[in-house]
Amino acid sequence: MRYSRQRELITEIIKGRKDHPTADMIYQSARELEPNISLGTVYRNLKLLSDDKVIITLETEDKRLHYDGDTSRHSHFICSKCGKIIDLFKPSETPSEIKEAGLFVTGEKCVYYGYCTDCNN
Amino acid sequence: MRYSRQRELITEIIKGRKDHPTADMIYQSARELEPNISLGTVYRNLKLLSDDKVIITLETEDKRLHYDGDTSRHSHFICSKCGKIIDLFKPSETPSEIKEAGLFVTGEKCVYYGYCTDCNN
DNA sequence: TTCCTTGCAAATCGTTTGCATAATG
DNA sequence: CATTATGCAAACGATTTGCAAGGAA
Repeated sequence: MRYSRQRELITEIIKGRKDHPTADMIYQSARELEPNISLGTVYRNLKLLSDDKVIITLETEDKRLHYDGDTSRHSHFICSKCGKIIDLFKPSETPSEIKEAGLFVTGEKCVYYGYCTDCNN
Repeated sequence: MRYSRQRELITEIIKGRKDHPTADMIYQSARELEPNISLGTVYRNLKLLSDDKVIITLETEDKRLHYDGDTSRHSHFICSKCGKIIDLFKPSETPSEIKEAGLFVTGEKCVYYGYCTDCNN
């Protein structure tokens, strides 16, 4: 893969934040440093980066892909009211049923839904 | 909610199968008994049914919503090659971190990715 | 020079929605 | 009769893609 200033910027943006931005949020952020960057380029690079497992995607109920620069094994909690995504760094163990069934696991995406402390009042 | 033949049919279809069909698959199936049913009606009712928690939605990497008539607590395994979705009826327990953080959980969606026994050869 | 990457805009595709008509209670 | 649900088709919104021009190796 050839170097590109845009891809490097996009990678830095995702790796540098702890929220879980959508493509458009990353695009907005990228435009601050690279005003001519296009949304297509952002999407193209996000695809490349997630294919290469440099970043992770999160499919949520809001119908937009969220991106996560942290590729370590962890789960997520999503507030159904404010949409905030909270990292859970102590994920539960993989169901024993999986190896019992002879399935080969390459990854997992556990999302818990509910209300965060701010919204549960 | 008023009765409709179409909604009843859609509910029966989802409850009657053990795979995790997309809206279009349900539409194709529904047309066999109700040839004039429209895709819009299928989508409208799927939304109603999932809002009422009569069925469950599964957001997957294939960018289409999958529907599940089984609303009991369970997880899923998705084969990255053939796309098959396998139910895991012994889900792992909710991370302790959640209650420690004071979060209020209403639901969970745990998806494991990998290769099924057919595709791992 | 080769060919990967970009910006731009048009296209794609799953899903939603407006509207006139049909069906339910 | 009052309203909700439908079929149809158009609209939507997130994401993808074709293409000509720019940049990396």
